[in-house]
Amino acid sequence: MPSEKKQQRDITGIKIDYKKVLNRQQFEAVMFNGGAALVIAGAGSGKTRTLVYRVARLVEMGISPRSILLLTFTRKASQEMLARSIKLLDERCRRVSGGTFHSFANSILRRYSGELGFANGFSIMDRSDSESLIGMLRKGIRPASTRRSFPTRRTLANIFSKSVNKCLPLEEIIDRDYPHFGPDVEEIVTLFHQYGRHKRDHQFFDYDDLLIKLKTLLETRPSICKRISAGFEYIMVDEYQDTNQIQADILYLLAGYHRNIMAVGDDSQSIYSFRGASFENIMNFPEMFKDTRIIRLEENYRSSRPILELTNTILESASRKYPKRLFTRRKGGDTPVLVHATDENGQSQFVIDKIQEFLTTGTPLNEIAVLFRAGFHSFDLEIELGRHQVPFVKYGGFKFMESAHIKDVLAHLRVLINLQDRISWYRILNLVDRIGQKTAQAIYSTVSHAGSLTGGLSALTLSAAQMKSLKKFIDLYIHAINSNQTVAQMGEAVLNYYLPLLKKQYDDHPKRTKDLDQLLTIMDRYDRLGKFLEDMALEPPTAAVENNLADEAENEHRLVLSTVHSAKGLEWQVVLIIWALDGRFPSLHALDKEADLEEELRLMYVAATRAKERLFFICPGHAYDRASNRFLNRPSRFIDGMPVDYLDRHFPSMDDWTHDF
DNA sequence: TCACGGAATATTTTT
DNA sequence: TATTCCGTGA
Repeated sequence: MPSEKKQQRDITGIKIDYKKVLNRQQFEAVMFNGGAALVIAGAGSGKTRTLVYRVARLVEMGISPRSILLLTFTRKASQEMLARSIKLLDERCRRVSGGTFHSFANSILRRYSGELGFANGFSIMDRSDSESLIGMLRKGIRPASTRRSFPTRRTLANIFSKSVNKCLPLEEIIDRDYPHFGPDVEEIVTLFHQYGRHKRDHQFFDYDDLLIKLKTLLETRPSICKRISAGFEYIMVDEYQDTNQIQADILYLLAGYHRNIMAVGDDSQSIYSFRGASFENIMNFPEMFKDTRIIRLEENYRSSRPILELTNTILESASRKYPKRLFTRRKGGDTPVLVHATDENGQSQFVIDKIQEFLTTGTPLNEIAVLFRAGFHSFDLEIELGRHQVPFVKYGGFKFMESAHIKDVLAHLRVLINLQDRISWYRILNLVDRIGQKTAQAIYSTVSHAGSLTGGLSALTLSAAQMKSLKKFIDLYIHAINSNQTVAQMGEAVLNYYLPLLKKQYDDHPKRTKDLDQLLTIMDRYDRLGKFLEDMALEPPTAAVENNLADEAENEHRLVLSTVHSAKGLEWQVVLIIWALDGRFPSLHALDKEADLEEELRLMYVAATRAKERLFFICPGHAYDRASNRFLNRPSRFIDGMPVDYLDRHFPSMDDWTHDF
């Protein structure tokens, strides 16, 4: 190996003793020098740690931090990794280029926007913006005539996004995943075109556009591609199993110049295929880059031996994967348990009893997590937790950014940046008394035509009552646009206007007001409104609605409730997986298709591998599913029939009669 | 055309 | 739980 010598030379004067703190495979990955490498990192195998050390190592070798690119799937992940490498080495690591694919795409596209023909820049639409726009267009296509169910805007957004991310025509997506909408193909295609046209006309990019445009830029402009590619000497990608085809293409182009690329991931934890992520990516990586070195991290540092044995067994039934079997040096530990509860409420009771038991034996609340397949599976439990005064945070499900009051406030700010922002205008105007759909439409079209609010309004004949209702908003708008205010001041002005409306509309306004105060403190950190809105779309705060953001620090003493998706990468001493019922987990929607079922299996694997010491599956005895008119009464097929050596069974309601559980 | 209330509905969703 | 949908009356 020609690089051996180079390594030797570079290592002199180095302050971290990598060999001592890393295991052999981790060490190999960290020291890997040049070329393509694929690191298959099993659950709990120290993947993040390996990346952190590799960043430090490259910087220590004298590679310019800026030319190291670390792509992750969340901003939090990249911030965390960089923070850790700063701590490990020094401040130089702060300048490492890092971020999500989307934020990376955004910054490149802004840099080259002139050459790309959108000189005025662009606004980013988040998921709910896309859905609103699609919803608007949908009304135009099918005006209330519901002779047959037409896909909802949410479904449409899914279809569109899948088609884009998988680089497949709409027809094929519908045919394969939504055959019941077959008769609607024509309308769906028309809608897709309208959606695309509207985005173009109004200079909006949705998430998928960011990737598409970046890929197009790199593909069609070789000189730009070369310049960008030359700027990144080393590229690392985390969670590679959840990238999609476009992202793989982008990587290929980005790595074109130096060809130093390391992808890290675990095919067994690929759980985002419904979004177009293709776990084939990780299987194909060695074909994309010739002479890929494959490094496997198989020593598990997280889970007790019985938990690891169970999760290994769960995974055995997966059909296509890189062969691996995680091992641990740990000894002892408790066998995971499948608990048969009477019904949903029995399940909640069991969880609460268990939590209280753990609390009395000294396990802190924040070391316990309850995981579930879908956001609403925890509703009953949430009520019971409230009743028993157990504090909790919930991740997954409705997001802070998706709640109506946050979107309302942002809409008021967004029209200041982009007067053509139709979705935001409708939203704002609908809040005004005496103005509904029709009037909002009229106002929007004249305003966007005239290019100014006042100009547009003067061209309209509105009733005196309507004008009176609008007055306050017009004042706000003029005030905001004409004066030199800071971002936070604009936010305050909007709140002054909006809070009375909020109080009128929602009974729970105190909670919502608190959210909005949080939003203000976030705004305070920005000096450009455009940048603030951009970040809110690209890197929104993560916790679910009911938690307010500043509480992050207080979360230490809270139980975690989370969807399995949002629990990825995290770990707890005690994990309780509720609704381990066939038809809930795996979801009924996944039962017909092999590939979907396999993803459910991986999802169960991800859930179970979060546990360090104790693992419980809880299965309510029966549940009726209205949508399919089916009774569910068997434990999840992924664990049902598991030998008792691996999985204990308990029937708490019966145990109550006999002995203490 | 707008406002309101009650009913129905919900997979998962790092961007 | 939160939002959206739909029908009704003003």
